[in-house]
Amino acid sequence: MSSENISTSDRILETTVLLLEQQQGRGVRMSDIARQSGVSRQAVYIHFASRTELLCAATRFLDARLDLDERLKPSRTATSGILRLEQYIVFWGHYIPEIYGVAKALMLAEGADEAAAVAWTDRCQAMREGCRAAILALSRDNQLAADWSVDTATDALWTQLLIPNWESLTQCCGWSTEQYIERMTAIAKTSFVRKAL
Amino acid sequence: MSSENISTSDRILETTVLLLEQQQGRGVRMSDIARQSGVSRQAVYIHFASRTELLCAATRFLDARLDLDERLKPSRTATSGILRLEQYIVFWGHYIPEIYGVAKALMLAEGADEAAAVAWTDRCQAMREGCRAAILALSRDNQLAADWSVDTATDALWTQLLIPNWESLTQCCGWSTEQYIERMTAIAKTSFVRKAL
DNA sequence: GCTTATCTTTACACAGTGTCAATTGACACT
DNA sequence: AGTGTCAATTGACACTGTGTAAAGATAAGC
Repeated sequence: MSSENISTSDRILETTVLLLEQQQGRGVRMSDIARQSGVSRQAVYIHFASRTELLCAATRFLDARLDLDERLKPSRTATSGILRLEQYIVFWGHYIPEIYGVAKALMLAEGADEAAAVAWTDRCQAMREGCRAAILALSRDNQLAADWSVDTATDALWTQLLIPNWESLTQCCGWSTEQYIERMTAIAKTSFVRKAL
Repeated sequence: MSSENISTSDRILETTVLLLEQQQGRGVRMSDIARQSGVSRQAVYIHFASRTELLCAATRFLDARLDLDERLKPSRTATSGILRLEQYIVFWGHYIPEIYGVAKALMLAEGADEAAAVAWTDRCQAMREGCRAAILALSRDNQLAADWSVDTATDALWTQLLIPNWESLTQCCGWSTEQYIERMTAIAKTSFVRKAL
């Protein structure tokens, strides 16, 4: 794992992400990943102790490749609470489609593997921080609607933005990314932003 | 399957529901169900062709036992759109905890089995009808908020009421059933009911 | 007594994950 | 050249859980 052409473990991660994207996170086996990476199935286990660990590594790998931090800047540097909320939903709405395959695989693994469930929960908690920051900014501007506390509003916004909802709206209901962003923003703003008098 | 004490298949369904409730839909095997029902594992396959079919049958069984139709009456007979919406969320908020175990098992099976995915989708579509009826009633009262069509509002309300959201809010965020109902109603009303002038 | 239905026992096939041991090829250090 | 080691290969195998198949026991119905 040094300055080679490209390390085997990275190559495995590349293929993992690729296959997961292609198949929407469903039915990708260790042997598929190995074959597609041009290594033996056992070689995969040399680099990643289990399927779950590979999935987690793929998640981190993808976050890094998509430059998560960079993408969060518009929201983090927003000058008002409302803007911060809007920017966060814009970010997230564009981010989900890119991570969906990997995320879905992790969600599905939740059923079989306890460790996967924990990993997925962790991942979601990270997203929750973004929600909390947005609600907090709203609160600081004295713009948080009267019937919500910072905690409960964070709970609600966070849940609203969870992947199954995006899945339902875009896959089942046929909403486009833009429609998702626009309407989720509308719901969030009518619910959590204080009404003008 | 006649007028015995209690038919074996019903006994199997009873245990299935029981175990699924106890273990929140996780890690319940065919052999567990068989043992707990006092029959051999193979006997289960005599009555239900596959795990997925058993899960589906358990869902129908539970709906019948909980008297789904009776519970829906308050919403169906509501005199206004707003009331219908409120009553539907009250019904649903109390219903989910009772079906959660079985529902979760079906959701988890979605990963492994295509047939389970279809069955679960069907089940959710049934719930969608309730949402659509509420939104339609709102629309007839000329109370649907201006920025939503019947279709998009149905999409949004339906998604909002899907089980993963309930799971997130009650299991992760610690909301009580009453809080869930109250806050979901609040979000739905501020989003979908026309604002008074 | 014969048939039929229900359930039992035992055994096995299959998929997919994960483990283990022996081996090979390449590179590095001395 | 000799040694060590790292990366990967091959082949075999254990385990879990689902689903299948066959042969026999038990009881009820006619």
